[in-house]
Amino acid sequence: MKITQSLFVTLKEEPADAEVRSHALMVRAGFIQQIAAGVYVYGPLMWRVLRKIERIIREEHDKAGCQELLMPALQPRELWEESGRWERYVADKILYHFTDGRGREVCLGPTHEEVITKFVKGKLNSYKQLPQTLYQIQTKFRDEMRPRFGLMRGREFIMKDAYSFDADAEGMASSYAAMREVYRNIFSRCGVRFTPVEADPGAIGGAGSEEFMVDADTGEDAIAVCRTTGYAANVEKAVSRISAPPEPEAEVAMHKEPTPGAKSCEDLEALFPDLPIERMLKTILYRATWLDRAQVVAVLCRGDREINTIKLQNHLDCLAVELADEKTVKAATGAAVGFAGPIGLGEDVLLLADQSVEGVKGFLCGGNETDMHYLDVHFGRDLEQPSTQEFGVVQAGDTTVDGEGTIEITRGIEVGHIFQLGSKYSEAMDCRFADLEGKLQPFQMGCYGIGVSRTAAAAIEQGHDEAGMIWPLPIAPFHVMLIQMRAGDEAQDALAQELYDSLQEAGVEVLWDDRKGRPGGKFKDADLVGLPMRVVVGRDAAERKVEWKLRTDEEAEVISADEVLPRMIEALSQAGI
RNA sequence: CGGGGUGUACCUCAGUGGUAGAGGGGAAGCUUUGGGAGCUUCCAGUCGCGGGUUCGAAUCCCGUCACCCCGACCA
Repeated sequence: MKITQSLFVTLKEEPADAEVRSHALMVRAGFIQQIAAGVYVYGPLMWRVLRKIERIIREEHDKAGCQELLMPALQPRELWEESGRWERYVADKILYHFTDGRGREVCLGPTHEEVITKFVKGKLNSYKQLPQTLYQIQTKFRDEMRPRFGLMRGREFIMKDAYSFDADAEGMASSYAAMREVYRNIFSRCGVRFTPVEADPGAIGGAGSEEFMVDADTGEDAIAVCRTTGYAANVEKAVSRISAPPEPEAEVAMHKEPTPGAKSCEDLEALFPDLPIERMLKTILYRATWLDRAQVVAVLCRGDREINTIKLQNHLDCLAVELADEKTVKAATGAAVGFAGPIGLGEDVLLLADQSVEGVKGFLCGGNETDMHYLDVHFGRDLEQPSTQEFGVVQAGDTTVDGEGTIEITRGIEVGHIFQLGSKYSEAMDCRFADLEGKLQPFQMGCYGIGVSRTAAAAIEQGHDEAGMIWPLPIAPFHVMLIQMRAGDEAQDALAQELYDSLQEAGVEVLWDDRKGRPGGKFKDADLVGLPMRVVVGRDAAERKVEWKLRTDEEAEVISADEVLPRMIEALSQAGI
């Protein structure tokens, strides 16, 4: 492609509202343009990247025996009533839904479990037809409360979603395992560094799930990893062993003391410098809501630990958990926020405890009275120890559950998520097949997603420098930038044309900067767009000499024009293209 | 949804009540040609929208919409 014949427009200035590099660079390089919050045009160069990612996805899925199809984005409410998800998705305000011209309620699909289940119902009738995995690549719609970071979190985005159907749990597990390999292959081929992690299945439901995280410090997700044991989990899901609390020097009777203004552990540490934070117990009040009711929940937790509300929500099996507001706290404790404790809580408050409180003796806790705390409290002696669960957030330095290693916290961008759904949707939607004995059984399903547009953004987040993007060869919009220093110079025109033709003929994708411009601008644009290879046809064109440089190289090398093609073929074959 | 911020040319922004501005960009020309060169001329705006105050509003007031950030939330 010649630049003079294409829509190639770059900006010198950074967009003011771009917070992350991938967003800023994509806007500057003309890859995307925002149309509304979280809604973008994918320009010609961006679309080439997306199509390459899609192609890798298709090849790997097809190789694994999956079949591509295309489902509608527009979906009727009734379908979502069948699975029971309409209420939850509407309550979460994530669903784009509206009433059409004839009064029918519809939504724009945020995901397609309902449609796929409806589709296979009556088509997959026998165990003999199983297993099957179907997939599509399609635009998804989610009314994110806060779209951000360019393509990282949009309200409309391109996703690959796949669904597997098996006769039993073992079959599902093996479909799932196969898909895990497909995912590893896809992200490896895309040329991004990634970490598969254990994950919380969230609203999709089901038993097991794993996320594929592109390693990036700017990622929205925190990951707990252990270099020794290989453990890797999203912190939403991660579990760990924590250090034992220090023992009190002497057993003292419980007593209440004034702690004016001390609402946080920090305040209390200042007030009681001799009391280690591990012997302070926080009592955090939440408001949990179900479809038909709400409940105030108090969770005890060691002072140096945090509560993971996802684990709490899963334990309570409720729709939402949010921090209790001031009014609720006052009603439950009779005190201002910051003085809640397990002793003398309101009758209707459900008291739970994180496992971090186990073995803590002689601790401090809120007095349920403004400006008062209890000290030297002992479970068993002063109050009964509530049953404990793991509700805590894993922290750097914790020990892995097997005791073999230490946990670090890193960050990543979630580009893929795979789930073992089980029969959640097939049961709800009465989607069954006949087994060996002719009995009707619900399918065991799995579902598997890849954020296609997000993967492109993540690749930039991982590959860029001051000057611009640095694309991995397999998903770069073009393989090589051919820069001609002076358009109109006879020798350069001829050599550039010759190289352009021969490379194209060999299947190398060339972007030829044939503009009548000054060299500086061309170099800047080449760096910004970040094609992996660069060839400069300049002053030595008459001697058939050109400059060769990889985007990641510091210095260019002068080589014969005849060496260009072999070098590129070599680079492409190394990248598996 | 709570808190904060911003809306002025295609882009980045300046402009505290008195004729609408700069830089980038685009067009034309001269000079220049290995890391965003210089000069000249030109193009480009219902100052987000609606109301109000005023002789006069981009500027002050009220409302509204959009976008951005923090938080909550999130396959």
